[in-house]
Amino acid sequence: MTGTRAYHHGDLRRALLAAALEAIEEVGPGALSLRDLARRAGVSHAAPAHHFGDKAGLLTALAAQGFDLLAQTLSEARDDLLGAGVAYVDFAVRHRAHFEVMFRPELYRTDDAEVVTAQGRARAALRAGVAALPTRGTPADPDRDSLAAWSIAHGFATLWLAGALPDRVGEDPREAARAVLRRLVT
Amino acid sequence: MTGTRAYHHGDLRRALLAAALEAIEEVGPGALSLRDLARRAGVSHAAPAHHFGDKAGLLTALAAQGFDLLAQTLSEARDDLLGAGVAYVDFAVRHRAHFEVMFRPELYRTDDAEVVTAQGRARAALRAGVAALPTRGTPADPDRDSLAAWSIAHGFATLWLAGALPDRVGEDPREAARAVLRRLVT
DNA sequence: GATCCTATCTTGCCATTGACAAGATGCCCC
DNA sequence: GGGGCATCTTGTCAATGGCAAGATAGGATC
Repeated sequence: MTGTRAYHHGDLRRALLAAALEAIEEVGPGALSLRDLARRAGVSHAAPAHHFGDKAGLLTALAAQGFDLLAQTLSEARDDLLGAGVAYVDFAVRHRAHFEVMFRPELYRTDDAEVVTAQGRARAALRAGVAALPTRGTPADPDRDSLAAWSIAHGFATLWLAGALPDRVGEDPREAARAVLRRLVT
Repeated sequence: MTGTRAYHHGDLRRALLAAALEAIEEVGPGALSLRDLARRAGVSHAAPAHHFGDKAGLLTALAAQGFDLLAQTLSEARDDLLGAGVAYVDFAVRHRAHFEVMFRPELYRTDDAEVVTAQGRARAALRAGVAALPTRGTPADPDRDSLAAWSIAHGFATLWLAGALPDRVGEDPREAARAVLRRLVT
């Protein structure tokens, strides 16, 4: 049941997804090898195909999982721009593998049903989180506002993950993100 | 000289880089195949190795080229946040292949000398472009300001390229970017 | 003008990978 | 206890990246 079973592995699908997350953290989603995952799980090289069809199938499952996780994370965050933005960046750093797959549509099937619904959940949570920026002068436009908030959080997260930011931003992504996001909210 | 010559191709290095840009626009940098490039250029499958060593070598050359191009683009843009930001997004869309390689450090050698100097140029142009945001109340912090500007432009560009933005943002990346960036500058 | 010399490109090869086909294994349910 | 089915294995193929060894050309040197 819970254990690591023999021949009929018992939980191979979950084991492969977990192994995939590990592998992606090490080499990135592009260099992911199904055969390597099979080795990590101790099964034959063709076993993954049964559960996911092909590599895109596996990454599709990961993407759906990732969007669900993001939706959950955002809905638990503080209900303002700063809280949601920091939570977004934190998610990207802590769930790097998921995040990197989610925003690389060429790697998976974006029209997959589970992906689409999970994406919808994440999108809704995002909009609820950033609510509305305090607007000055210009008439409020919630669409533009949430787009701006999403952009700055996503950009910071992406640059952080790419290692493109100067050392001076420090070691703590949450703290650094808060300082940057504050520029939008002040 | 200019033409497409036989055996000793004459301009193979350049031809391969051009072919790589084409191929990356079609299938992304991850699915790039050296053998496919060789076929496009009409040479044998091992010819690229002579000029670039390996795949990472070719992508390193592309990354350096990309950072130089970005530096040039930014230095020609209007000298405020809106102008620089729009130019940044426009660069990402028009030079998608370069842009996608530049911010995927696992694909190339980030410690390459040409890459490092080109990166420096781009960084300087970026800082000059965003200059300083108008600050209200809080004491000015140019580092944080330019980081915020970079983040929002980079985030918007990345989301645009990933096709993650809702249809409602429209077809023109420059116009859409301007609307979003204005939230930071207003 | 002949000869070397080196950058450039080719041919041949090997290990790895993704994908597919066919077969083996074990569990569940009647 | 026997059929049926999901699960996993073995075997194979084409494509790829990378390496080694060789062929070719174009210029430099004498």
